[in-house]
Amino acid sequence: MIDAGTTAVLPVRDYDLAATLGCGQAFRWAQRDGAWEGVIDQRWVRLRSIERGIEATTAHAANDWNWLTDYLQTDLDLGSVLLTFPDDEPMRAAVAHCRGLRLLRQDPWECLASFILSSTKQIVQIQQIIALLCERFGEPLTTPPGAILTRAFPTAERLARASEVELRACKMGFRAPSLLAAARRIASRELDLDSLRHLDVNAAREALVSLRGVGNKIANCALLFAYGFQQAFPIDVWVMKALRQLYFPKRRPTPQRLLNFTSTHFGPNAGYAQQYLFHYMRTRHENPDEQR
DNA sequence: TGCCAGGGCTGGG
DNA sequence: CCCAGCCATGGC
Repeated sequence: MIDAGTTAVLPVRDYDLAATLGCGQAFRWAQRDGAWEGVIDQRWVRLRSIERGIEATTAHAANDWNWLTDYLQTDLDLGSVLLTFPDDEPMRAAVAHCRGLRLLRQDPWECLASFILSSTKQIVQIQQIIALLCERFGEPLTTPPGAILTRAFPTAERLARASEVELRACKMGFRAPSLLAAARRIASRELDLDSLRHLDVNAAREALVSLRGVGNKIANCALLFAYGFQQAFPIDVWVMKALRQLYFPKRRPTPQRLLNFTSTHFGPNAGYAQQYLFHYMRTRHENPDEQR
């Protein structure tokens, strides 16, 4: 017996699905025929923006949709978050450029593993590496015919049993030992990612940074995109470019001064503001006619 | 072709 | 504390 699948509408406004799913916080969303296909934990799902909100279709019969509203954060009052952003020219431009961009609430292991693979890689390449990883180590899912994504993100337990050679074959290069070591520490229960939810942001960061190949940037990505610590402020080359060009066009602040600035200037939702700057810097010169 | 990409680690000033 | 070099790989 095959489940018929289910469609529901999540009522929401101020939600830019394309910006949210395509801004480089998650790496497994595929756009096709005006909809977004993805996998959330063990569930295949297709999303489409409609007038009233977001139309969601799953492959299973679904009773509740909490797993999806939690992931998409549709219940968040975005307006009240935007009000906490600094009232300066760069921030106004970034918000105007990508209004409706949301932060997701991802699975900690998938998010952490994904960003371990992200270092000095372009987003397209990160997507390719993760696609290979899922294809080779992910559990098959219930999907409709013709689905692009058919497997779950690999568990830490499964990757812990892989070899470094097998991982390198997924094109991840020098990141392979880091991913393998993280998978082993988490599979062995030496590090419990779920327990970090109950810590404050600094204690949670300290735990993440104890992993080989995880520094402040990658830890902040996991804290922001999986745990919902909205003050966590990842600084990659794009955000650094935003800070230098938009906030410090003349001086060249030391890393320590920069850290001090970002932790005070952007307020309690600094990480949220950071994602607006990131997406703004990456897309502000695109010709609107070339976006599908 | 050469430069760069959602970095982190190590070893030197 | 700060910085350069190194680590794979592929897009542009």
